[in-house]
Amino acid sequence: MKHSKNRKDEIYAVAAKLFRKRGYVASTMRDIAELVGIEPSSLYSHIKSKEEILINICSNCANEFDEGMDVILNSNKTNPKKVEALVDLHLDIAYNKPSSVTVFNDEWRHLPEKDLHLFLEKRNAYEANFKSILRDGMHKSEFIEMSESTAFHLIINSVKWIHYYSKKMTQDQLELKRKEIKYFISRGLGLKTN
Amino acid sequence: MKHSKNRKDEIYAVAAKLFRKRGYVASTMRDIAELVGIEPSSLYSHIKSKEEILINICSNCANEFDEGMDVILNSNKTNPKKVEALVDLHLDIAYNKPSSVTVFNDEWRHLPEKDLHLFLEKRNAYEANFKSILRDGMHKSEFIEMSESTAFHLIINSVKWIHYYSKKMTQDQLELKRKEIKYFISRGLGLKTN
DNA sequence: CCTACCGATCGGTAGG
DNA sequence: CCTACCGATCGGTAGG
Repeated sequence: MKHSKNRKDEIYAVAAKLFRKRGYVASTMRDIAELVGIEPSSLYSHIKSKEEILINICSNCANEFDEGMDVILNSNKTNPKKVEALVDLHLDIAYNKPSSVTVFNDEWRHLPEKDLHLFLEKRNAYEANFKSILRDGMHKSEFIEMSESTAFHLIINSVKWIHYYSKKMTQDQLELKRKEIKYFISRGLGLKTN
Repeated sequence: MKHSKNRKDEIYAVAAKLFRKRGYVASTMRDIAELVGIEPSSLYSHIKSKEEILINICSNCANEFDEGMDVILNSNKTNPKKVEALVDLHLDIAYNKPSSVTVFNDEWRHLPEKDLHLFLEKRNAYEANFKSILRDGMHKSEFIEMSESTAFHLIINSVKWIHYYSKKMTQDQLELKRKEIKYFISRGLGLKTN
């Protein structure tokens, strides 16, 4: 059991790396097996299917974002501070789990229909929460007035490239990027402070 | 011959749309054939291979960016105006050819080795040109001082989501987004004007 | 542009 | 965890 659990984790980790590098569809069970060091059919002693791997990577990642969002929503931070915390959330996950995040960002469309549906629902809810912070901040003149949707995409995409580079980045280099990204977003949103 | 040319264009257009929707690897020649309305094997009267389609989409798109970059580099605009022109370039291509741009952005890694090598070289050259404008602008204090690399990624990713939505967007809606994106970037780069 | 077809490779199963 | 194997599907070719 313990051994099997380790194997399972290993399979997931190897698969996430491979999916990140080649994409989900182009990654084969034979590739994964070879990287793990077992025969392809042996994978099925630990996992149910290739799709199951994708489903788990995506839903684990979604949960991490959701939990972060919950903490931030329930905090008594100002809206600018909430946005800053969201940037931190994205950067930390991207730095600590670059493979999972890349799969989450780029491979979700290959989820089977039911999971895809759930995924998109969760993603829409996350986006709605993010926008509610932006909207509230604009109403209170904490941010410059602009389209919530545009602001959302601008902020999220200011952060959405780190995971491609985080494997080549030290913690110190990340912190430098973090500051620059935050300043850029703060100025972009029209904050005088910081 | 004329008929054949139209068919070829049609195949490329259909393939680009499908690659955008499903990804290159998950799109089959049978899918493309069905959308065109011919038998799968008939595709090969007009094209050489599936890879050839990807190669052409990517290189056409790369050329469009390169030509835009050349015009901007050889203009006598100020650096902020050059950045603004680059933003326009990206937005216009994203709006007018959303399928090609998506394939160019997300599917290039499936290029065969030689073409992949060429692609990455071109992409690096483009990035170097982009950064040279940023560097020059920082030296002249037209922009706030920051890492060229970070600035590059922040600007490019402020624009790199439009192509996912441009099919649902009218020209007027694009122009609104364009303004907001430009303001955001201008403020992010520390420009007082605009 | 079609009919007919092929070798390669895929995800996955049976049985131990 | 392995050996042996399978049906489905892939990109592509031969020949007309």
